Parts: sequence; structure tokens; C-alpha cells
Amino acid sequence: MRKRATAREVADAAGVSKWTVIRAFTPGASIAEESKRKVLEAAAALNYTPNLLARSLATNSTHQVAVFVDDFANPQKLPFLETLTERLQAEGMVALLININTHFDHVHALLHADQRQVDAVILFGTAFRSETLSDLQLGRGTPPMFVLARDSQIEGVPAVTCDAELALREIVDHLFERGYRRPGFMTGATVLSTALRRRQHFVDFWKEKGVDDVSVFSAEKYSAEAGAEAARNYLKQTEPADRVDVLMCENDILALGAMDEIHGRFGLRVPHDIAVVGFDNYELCGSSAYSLTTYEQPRDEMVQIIIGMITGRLEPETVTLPGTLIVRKST
Amino acid sequence: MRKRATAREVADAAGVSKWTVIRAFTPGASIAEESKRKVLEAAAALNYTPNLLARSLATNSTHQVAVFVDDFANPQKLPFLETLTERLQAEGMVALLININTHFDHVHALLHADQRQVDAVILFGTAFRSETLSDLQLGRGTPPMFVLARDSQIEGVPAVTCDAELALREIVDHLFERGYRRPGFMTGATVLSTALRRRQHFVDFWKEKGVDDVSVFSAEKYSAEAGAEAARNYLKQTEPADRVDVLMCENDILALGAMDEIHGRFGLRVPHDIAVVGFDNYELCGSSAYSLTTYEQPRDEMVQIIIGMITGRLEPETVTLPGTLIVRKST
DNA sequence: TTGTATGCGTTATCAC
DNA sequence: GTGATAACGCATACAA
Repeated sequence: MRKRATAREVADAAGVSKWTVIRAFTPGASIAEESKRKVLEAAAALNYTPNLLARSLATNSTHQVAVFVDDFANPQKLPFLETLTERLQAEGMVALLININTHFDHVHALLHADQRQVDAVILFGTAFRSETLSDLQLGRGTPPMFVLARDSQIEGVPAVTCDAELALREIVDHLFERGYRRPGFMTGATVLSTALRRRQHFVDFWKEKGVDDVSVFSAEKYSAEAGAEAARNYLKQTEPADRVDVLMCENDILALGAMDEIHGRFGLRVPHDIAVVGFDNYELCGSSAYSLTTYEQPRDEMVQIIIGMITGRLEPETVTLPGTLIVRKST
Repeated sequence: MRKRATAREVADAAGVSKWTVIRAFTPGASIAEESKRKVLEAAAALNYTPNLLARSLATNSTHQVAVFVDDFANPQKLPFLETLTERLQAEGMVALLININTHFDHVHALLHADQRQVDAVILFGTAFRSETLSDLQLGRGTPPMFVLARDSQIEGVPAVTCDAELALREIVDHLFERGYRRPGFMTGATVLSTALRRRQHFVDFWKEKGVDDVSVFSAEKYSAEAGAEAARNYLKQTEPADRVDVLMCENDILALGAMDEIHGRFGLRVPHDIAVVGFDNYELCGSSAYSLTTYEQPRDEMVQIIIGMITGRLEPETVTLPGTLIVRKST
């Protein structure tokens, strides 16, 4: 592997000093047309491009953003990653995809991101408790952090989320209107704040409607298989007369798994016997096999805002955006 | 944002030279126990960790690997990204997720990756024609490239893929055994080599069985919606008597869309009227709503091998691995 | 407009 | 075992 050409080499070839070479590659620098032409020619011949590593070291800014992800089971992550990377790249930045799990925990990852001098850290749908942060004793010196698509549990760390209160209100209104009165809620992993919040709103709004009893049960993970298993256990343990008439799941992937069990294995009709609601509007929700009623997050807007905060165009503060209820045949 | 502590500061605090500080953070360096203790103490107090950026500049190795992705519609990308990031991180590397699309093409991305001095570039399921590369005139000096989950179309760039020939042979054998004789193949975007190869094998193996006529039609993109649309057009334009009795789709997401159209909208029975086969074994394929026969790629092994090549443990060469046929109710 | 000196934080290599 | 010098490639500030 040949070494990259340096500014110094280009300078020699063009017969100027290396600083003139730098200027030719610095937009808005004062340099003579003639010099610039000579430099660019020599650069092209030598295949020179500025070394971003050295630039980062000198400018103290890497234009890299670390994106922490801990749940790869939700296919909804993919379109988010797509727009996120696209927007970042449009701003001259690039995403460092960091997998957070038991082998590479938050503290470790944050330390690593810090060592790499990333411009920002995006906690994308991951749970990050503040005790973890204070353990790190890194409050200052840490790159700016932002939470995407989940509530922030850390003081001073802004979050960009879909408005859970509004969403759940719309959902409960819709379900009430359709005549459902025996609601159930399936959560994924109860430790997560967003799960708790969605569930809490769900329970609260039903209470406002005069429905005090909401069955709550949880899947172990956020996967279709886990959703199916949780539904199976529930159906096995509950007499038909005692069952819920509508099941809201914390996200689509749980809902699809649950639906599959309800309809596919137990032969119950959706929505006649049990209606199902998801959250996210994953592409396959619209398929006729499922036709799942769900709630769509304003993905593009969320990403745009979080990037605005990273670039400094927007004030860093928690933003909550309205989403869209998508009513389909499952309710 | 406070500045990070430097080796120099720690050195002053510990009363040693900054080189001794470096040694304390270099595994296997020769340093006195006493000095090391003092340094680590001072480092902890000042919250010092080595600056990876400066290290990269000095060592000429960033431990960053660029991962190019151009298709975010296939949910199968997600588990691949999960194991990829996990394995990379286990090796002390980190993934740079780069979105290749019309706004940020391959040449641009490769240039960018090169400027960032990445240790390697993984073309993950993206089409990269060699003309593009030669346009760049970068043959030398470019970081080592590898293709994952697609055939390499570039001389000297190794690929790690699932054995398409074996896969298609197993699939065709299975279909033939089940009695299907009027096969069809749905491809996503015909320009891609892997699409062409899978299709070609499909056609060839049927020919070996004495079936010369394979209907081929293509969806515009790799999405459920595109698969559904392609199926819809086919069903509309083809008399029931003339239709295929089995439809193989280039990947699961197309197959799920097609199935949805065949069964959900047109009311045809799968597999009785038309059988369907996918490729990838995406999680929802196993759901009772679809129960799609498909072919699973040896994901972990593929990732492990490509990382072996990147780290130098394995010789960089094209590797083709056998996958697993998953037979379900759709055939 | 152009050239010079200095700094960014680390590593490699050599003296001591 | 420890300190010092040079180098990595570029950016900033200043002088010419």
C-alpha cells in the first residue's frame, strides 16, 4: 500500500511552500488564482487529498458522530440509520456505529468515543442511566450527548422524541371510540423509561375513560419471537372470557409477533376477538397479512432536529414531536 | 467543554517525563512498577486517557473500518450490522457506517474513507463496478477493500459470500421434488451481479431438470412494496392457466411483499396455487402469517472470516460458504 | 499574496 | 528504566 501524498510533496512539485498548498484546499483562503491552479494540478497528479486525521488533530474537531445502538432486533432502526447517516454526511460528518451490549457497555463506549474525539454522541434508542454516567465522573470533558427516539434519563442531556403522551392519547381515544373496553399492554423490557412512559400513559388515559383495569405483561426482549411468546403465555393462562379485547404493544415487532400467535396459532380473529396495536409503522405493518394499526414517528424531522443541535444551528434542548396514528384493520 | 488532559499534564503531576506516561499506557513497555503506579494515579486524578486521534496519526493506523451500505430496505442488514460491529469492537476496531446513495456515491465515499485513513473498507451488499474504481485512479494507496454478502466485481478485491450455486441448487432440487414445474424468478435490480448470478443459477438448474422456461420479472427496488407491485403486475397480466406454480424471489423482503399480494389481495393460496421462496431467512419469515421457505446465510461465519482478513489472520481471498435451506409451508 | 515558526498529542528511536 | 529528539500532516498566527 503506497503512502498517501502529503502537502509537502505537492508543494515541491508545484514549486510553492506547503502552506500555499493548504490554502488551495481551504475554502475562502486568500490565494492567487495562478498559485491555486498550479497546486491543484500538482495535487491531481500526485493524487493528493488532505489528511483528515491530521486536520482533526490540529483543529480539535473530527466531524465524527458516535451513534450508540443496543437493540438490533427492531427493523425500524434501519430507516432511522439511513436518514441519520444521510443527513450527517450531507453536513460533512460521518457516523461511528457503536454496538452497546454486555460486551461493550455504555461507559466503555463513551470512553472510547471520547478518546476518538467525536464531535457528539447520539444515544439512539438506548437506555443509559445517569448513575452510569456519574460512575464515570466524566461530566465535563465528555462530548456533547443527545438521545434519539427515547426519553433522556440524564440531567442536561437533551432528547428528541415522538410525543408519547399525545400518541397514547390518540391511540386510546381511537380504541375507546371503536368500543374496546378491556385493554392490555405488552411491554418489552420494563426497565426502559420509554416503555414505562408509554405504559403509564396508556393506563392513565384509560382511567380517564373510566377503565381502571389494564392488563400489563412483558416480553423479555424486543423481538417478534419474544412478543409471540409473551402472547402465548397470556393466552394459555387466561380464560377466553377473561381476556383483553385489545392489546397494545410497545413496538411493532412485538405486535407482529403477538398477532402471529393470536391469529396464526390460536386461531383467534383480529380484531374481532382481540385487536392489536403497535408502534413505529414498520413497513410490513401495512401488509395485508398483518394490517396493523400503529403510530408513526416523524423520523425525518427528528433526525433533522438532532443534527441541527449537533451542528449548533439549534439550541440543545429536549424536543417532543407529534407523530401520526395509522389506523388499519387490526383495530 | 473542558479540554482533555494530555500526557504532558499527567507527567507534570506525577513528576516524570511524558514518555514515561506513555509507557504506563503501553502494554509490555519497560517501566518501573513505582513509576507506573504514580503515573496511573495522576492519570486517574486528571481523568487522562490516551488520545486515539494523535495515536492514529503517529502509528498510521486508525482501527476504524468503513462499512458501505446502499440498501437500507432489507431488514437483514440489521443483524449483519450487529455482528459486524460486535466483532470489530471485540478486535479493538470500530465501524464507520457510510451511506452510499445518489448523494454520496462510491467514489466520494472511498475518497472520504481514504482521507480518514481507515484500516479497511467493507462493501456490505453494495454494487461497486470496477469502472468506477478505475475512474478514481486510486488503485494504489486505497485502503484494503472487501465485499461482504455480494460477489466482488473488482479484480483483486476479495468477497465473502454465501455460495449462490449451492444455494440455488438446493432450492431447485427441493422445488422439483415437491413437484413444481413452472418456475418464476423475481429479481430486485437487475444490474447487480448477485441478482444476475442467483437468477442464472436458478435458470440453469431448472434447465438441468428439463424445465427450459423460467419466467423472470423484476421489481424496481428491494422493498416489500416493490415486491408486491411486481407480483401485482404479473398476476394482472397473466392468465391463471399461464401462471407460474412457484415464485422464487431474490430476497425475503421481496418475497414477503409478493406473498402478500398473491395471498392477501388476489386470494390465491400459498403454496397450493403459487408457492413462494425467499432468501436470507429474515426473522418474520418464520411467522405463521408467512411461513416462508428461504435460505439462510452463515452470517456469523461470514463476518468472522472477513474480519480475519482485515486483521491479517486470514489470507485475503474470495470465500464462498454454504448456507442452509429452511423449508416452511410456503412450498 | 506568500513564507515562517509553532503547536496539536502521540509514537519511534536513540542516548543515557 | 528514563529522558530527549524527531516525526506524523495539518492549521493558526504572524511576518514579510
